[in-house]
Amino acid sequence: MIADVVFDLPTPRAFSYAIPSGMSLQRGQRVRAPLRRHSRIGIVVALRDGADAGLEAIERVVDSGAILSSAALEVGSWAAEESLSSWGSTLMAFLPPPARRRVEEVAPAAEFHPAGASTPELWVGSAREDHLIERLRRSAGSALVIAPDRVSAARWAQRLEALRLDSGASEAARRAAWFAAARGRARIVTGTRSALLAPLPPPATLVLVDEHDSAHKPPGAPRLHSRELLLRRSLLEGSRFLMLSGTPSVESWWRAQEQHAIRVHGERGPWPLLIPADTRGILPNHPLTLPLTRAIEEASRRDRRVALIVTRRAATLLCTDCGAILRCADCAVPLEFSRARRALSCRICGRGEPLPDHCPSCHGHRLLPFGWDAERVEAAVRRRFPKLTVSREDPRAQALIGAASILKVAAPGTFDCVGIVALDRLLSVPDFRGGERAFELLWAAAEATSPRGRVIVQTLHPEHYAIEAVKMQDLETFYQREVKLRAELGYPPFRRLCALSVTGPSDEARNLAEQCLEMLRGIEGLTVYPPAPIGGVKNPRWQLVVKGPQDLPRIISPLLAPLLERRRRRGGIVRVEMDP
DNA sequence: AGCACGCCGACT
DNA sequence: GTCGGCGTGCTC
Repeated sequence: MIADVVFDLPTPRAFSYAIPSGMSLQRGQRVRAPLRRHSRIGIVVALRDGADAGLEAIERVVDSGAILSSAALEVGSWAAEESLSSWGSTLMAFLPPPARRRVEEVAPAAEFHPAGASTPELWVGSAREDHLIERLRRSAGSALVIAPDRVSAARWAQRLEALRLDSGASEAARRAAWFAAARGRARIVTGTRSALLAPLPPPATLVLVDEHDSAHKPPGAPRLHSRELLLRRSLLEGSRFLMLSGTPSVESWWRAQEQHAIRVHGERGPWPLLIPADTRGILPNHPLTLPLTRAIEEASRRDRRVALIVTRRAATLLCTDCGAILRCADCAVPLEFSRARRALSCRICGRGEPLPDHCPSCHGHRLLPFGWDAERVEAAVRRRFPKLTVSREDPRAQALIGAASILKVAAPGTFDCVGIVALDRLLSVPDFRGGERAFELLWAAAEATSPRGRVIVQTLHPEHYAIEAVKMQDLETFYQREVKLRAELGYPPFRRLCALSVTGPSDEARNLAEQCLEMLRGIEGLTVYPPAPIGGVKNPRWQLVVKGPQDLPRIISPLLAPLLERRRRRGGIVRVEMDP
């Protein structure tokens, strides 16, 4: 007998080994095997008859049985193709850490009943989470709940009395949860991305909570959205797939709508007043428009809490003589200005500079801070409301100032007033998800606001459809507009995007990027945008964006294979990111 | 990914 | 002559 094994290597190949007599192996089992005279952990992907003359032998097993089912192996293979990565690396990224000494006792991973596959459902509405808990409590089947981050996974584990598979739990606990799930001894397990292939006895329910959360597709391998992977898994193993979100991604909404699979849980409840406030002529001088100032006054008079959401990371310095923004000499991005630290620093290369006393381009002396970051908003609010307790850290402060993440940890209805200091930062970013992100932020703001309170949105586009839809508490309106726009402009879900980036010494990297362009140009169905330099001096890259049909990875993979394989050729390495 | 092999420039 | 840089190719 011969065992084919894949490793965490950037090669598409599997390696064949002889199986020592007396050792019995399963597909999906972890083993140690010699590779280049070193012992490495790999996964058995095939067992076959054949002469094993001249082959090295498997050293030992890591777990006593299969840790991945055939469906999970197949999902891994698909995910590898989809993200132009290797089978082995993809699988290894989704496994619990191996036990250091003893062989872990494992019951064989359950196999599947593809007949049970049903249409994936998208659950929206304020009662979606309660409904999920109720559903899982009543059902007898197994369930896997995937949350965007560890904090959220821990919360779900508690709510569902489930075992945790994420890295917030100890390694031993993660392994125990994995194997308990495989044996059917833990009916419900929760985790983050690393738990996506956890074995479950059928009939299983796969759940993705906060479907819209960008943490479901973090940077780095495996470059694939958890949603896509779970969908594939549910089809292959015949399990039910549920996605939950208050504000789903446009892609998921569209797909679910096409399949009549949107479920609204909960009535439209009382909703705070949403008031757009036009910032024209105000924002350069002050972060608070009149409506927002009034709302803060009103809330503080009633001793209620206020949150101010800032969308800008940092302010910069502006020369009021020539209108130029001070930029990093190497990276060309605006320098970040901090009054507290009395310094400028570059976000890309980290280089710090003392405050200059004149403009480098026109030598003017009138340099002013520009852009409302949390530091400047805090100072302005203190100045305007000296009696208010104002803070960027303390959640109990009367006025809490920070990024959108402060809404995520707040219970519904926490604030009497939420102010969005400058929504347009999201809308004007050259990113087709701008509308979606603005909608998501405003909806979260409304949910964190007491139904008797108000959300003040400061913007130059008070009539924007995202604002209108949140005001009316109407998901449908927003998604209809957004889907239409995406279709017209050829963005997801109607076409797929791919970003290629080439790192290396700039001339040669540029050449390589041009080669990629040549390789893809003129291919039926592809739109290729020419390479552009990004990343400044610290991390310089040439990036090109490709638009294409749904099978884009399978179109470009063979074309780019030579460039991707000879990765260390002088001139840099090519990296591919699907669905950036 | 790591690691060995091999082909060219600088050197005791 | 050799030492060692890195570009190239292979790993059962």
